Amino acid sequence: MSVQERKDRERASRERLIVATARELAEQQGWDAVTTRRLAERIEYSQPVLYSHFRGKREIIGAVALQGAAEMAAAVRAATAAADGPRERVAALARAYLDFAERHPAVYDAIFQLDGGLAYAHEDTPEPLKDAFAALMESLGEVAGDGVEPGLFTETFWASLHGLATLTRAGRLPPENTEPRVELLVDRLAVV
Amino acid sequence: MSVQERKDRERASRERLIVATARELAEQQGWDAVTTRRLAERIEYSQPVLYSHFRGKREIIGAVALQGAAEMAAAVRAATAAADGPRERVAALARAYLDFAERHPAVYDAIFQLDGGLAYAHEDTPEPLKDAFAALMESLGEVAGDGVEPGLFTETFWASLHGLATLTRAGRLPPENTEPRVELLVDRLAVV
DNA sequence: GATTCGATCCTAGCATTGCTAGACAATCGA
DNA sequence: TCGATTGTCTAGCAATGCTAGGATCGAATC
Repeated sequence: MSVQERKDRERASRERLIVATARELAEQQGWDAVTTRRLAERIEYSQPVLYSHFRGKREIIGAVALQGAAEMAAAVRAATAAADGPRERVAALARAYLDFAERHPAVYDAIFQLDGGLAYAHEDTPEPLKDAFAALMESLGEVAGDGVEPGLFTETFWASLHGLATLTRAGRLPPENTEPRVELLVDRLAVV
Repeated sequence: MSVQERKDRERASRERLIVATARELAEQQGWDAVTTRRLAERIEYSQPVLYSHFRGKREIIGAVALQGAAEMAAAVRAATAAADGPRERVAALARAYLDFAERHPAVYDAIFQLDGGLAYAHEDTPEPLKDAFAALMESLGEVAGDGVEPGLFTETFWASLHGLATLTRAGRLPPENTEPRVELLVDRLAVV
């Protein structure tokens, strides 16, 4: 019994190591650099070990995505909690969101761009993803305005932020005017 | 002289064939299926021929992106030209944009998501890309509202559309409510 | 019309990728 | 101490982007 428990613990610990290392590697050199060989070398095990924890690279990305979603939700909640009034809350949310995307581009990609084999906008969507959306809706729902469903409003506002985040990082938008763009979004979309 | 011209013509024709085939393959089976081997086989030449036209796969994606950007600009202009009044023009623009993204996902990715080695938001941005942005600004600029630069407004509106397009296609947003989301964006962002 | 020479193209190969089969070793229960 | 199970690694597969080198074809010259 106790032996088995120790093994389980060690296995779980190694799994966390894999996810943490994958994330670290992705944040340092991008997801392209996260190859199974490099990852295996960094955790000081052979490649096949990875496949005893995850079905493949996709699932590893998915694991990073779940971890990242939880952090993003926390970051958003922390930012909104410190803001006064609906308008300021939304502005704080937007800035926190874009800040997270800029500071953790690899994690952001894992959540919102790459294929991590996760279900989205579905009943069996993993809890951290649902909760991240919930974190957005908590502040956005109150500025949806009359006759607009909070869910729909949140989706739309979120999509706008996502567009800003990805286009900016891909070099499609000049990074200088991020702040006025955010102001514009908040001023026009949010009904206070 | 004439011999050289014929050769140049044939070369240009083969280059068009490469781009068209790459695009076709990408639209049929996604960009992952566009391998240099498959592409070479389809155009009935060997792999190295591709590298005599393009530096690598990246540049082929870039060529598809430029072609696609021109088409998208035309689609947007056609849609806005057929609409009456600023408000309807913006709505038509939004629908045309999302329609293009949905109908040509591979081309859309080449333009806005993948790395085609192109310069964006820069002085030496290729003409088709600049023109596509110009096509957006023609209709969006007139609803920017007081004190808001048309360019800034266009960027922000465009980013919102981009977010809707990509999140929907990646399965992050349920596709059902696209229309109300567009309505919301147009109603709130555009000043008529 | 034969010959040389340059452009054009293809065969073959490299290093890297994700993933897996099968051999090997360590560990646990008896 | 032995047998079996569990765990891990070595080695390898097919596919990827890309390139070096030789073969071949055609065009200009004598």
